[in-house]
Amino acid sequence: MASTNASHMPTVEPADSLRGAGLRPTRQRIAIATLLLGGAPRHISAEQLRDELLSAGQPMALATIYNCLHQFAEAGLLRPVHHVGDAVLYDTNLRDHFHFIDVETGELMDIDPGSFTLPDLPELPEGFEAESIELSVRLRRKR
Amino acid sequence: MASTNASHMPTVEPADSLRGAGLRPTRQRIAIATLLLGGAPRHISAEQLRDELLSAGQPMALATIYNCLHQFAEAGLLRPVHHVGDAVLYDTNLRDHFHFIDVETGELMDIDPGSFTLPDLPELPEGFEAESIELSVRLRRKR
DNA sequence: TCCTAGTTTAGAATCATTCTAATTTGCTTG
DNA sequence: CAAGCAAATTAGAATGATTCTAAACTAGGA
Repeated sequence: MASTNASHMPTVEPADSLRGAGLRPTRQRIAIATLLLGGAPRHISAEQLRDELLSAGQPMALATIYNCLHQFAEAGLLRPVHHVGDAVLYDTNLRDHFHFIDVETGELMDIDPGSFTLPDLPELPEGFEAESIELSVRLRRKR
Repeated sequence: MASTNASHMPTVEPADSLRGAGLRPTRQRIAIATLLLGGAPRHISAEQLRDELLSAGQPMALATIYNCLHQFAEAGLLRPVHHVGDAVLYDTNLRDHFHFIDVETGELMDIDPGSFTLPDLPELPEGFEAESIELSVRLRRKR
């Protein structure tokens, strides 16, 4: 028998995503993977994640949360978004897409990838390779 | 006679740029305008600016520097760039253009605007207007 | 010259993030 | 299953950029 998992949940086991990414499936990483991976696309900060983990009965040191977010990002399970005010947000949507930012609230909204395609990039500086491209349209509420 | 300014410096007086932007030309704002406005394009952080002001014999409280940078940005004399690691950088280049970022050093390089044109943006969310668009290509040194 | 609003200031406070050093845990081996 | 070790986790301190506070100045008009 495979697991205690019943028939209603066809997604990959979090522990398997982790192993597949080369991360040891610890209790903490499994809790984070369960909250973030394979669900609806969302943007989350370390602090928000801590709150959710607490609500989920999995309180965890902030340092651990930062560690895990970095590892998940490094492993390609999450995508860091740097454009926002103070905190880095982590995007569970891994497909190419860009963001609107409400500069007043810091809230992020996905730009529908169908509505916008980036042209070819110019040549990169000698000796560098592109790690990622971030494009954000900073929005202000009309008065 | 206009001023003590000799013939070799046709640029606008910093005090005039400031007045034109609706900012009272204080000693501090003039010192910053003198360093940043009308020179070669560059990217500078608050801390770097403080160092330069110190070297220029115009030491100044960091709070003042932050205040002025915000006011200059608000007035359109500088352009804040948010994509970088920790600190906000201020760009003296006001024309539309985007950046390469060396993720290891945080260094910013302009993307030649001639080599890259952004397509039309998708429709903005209801009730918002675009304040600015930031696009950055995050670069990593090849190994 | 006087007055007042607008500025500047030092230093404290804040906030996100990283670091430290010690403890705990997952996994492998015997 | 017990032992051992590297990898993870932890609490709390440390850092660094930025903002706040409340008091002291200053530009520019009356």
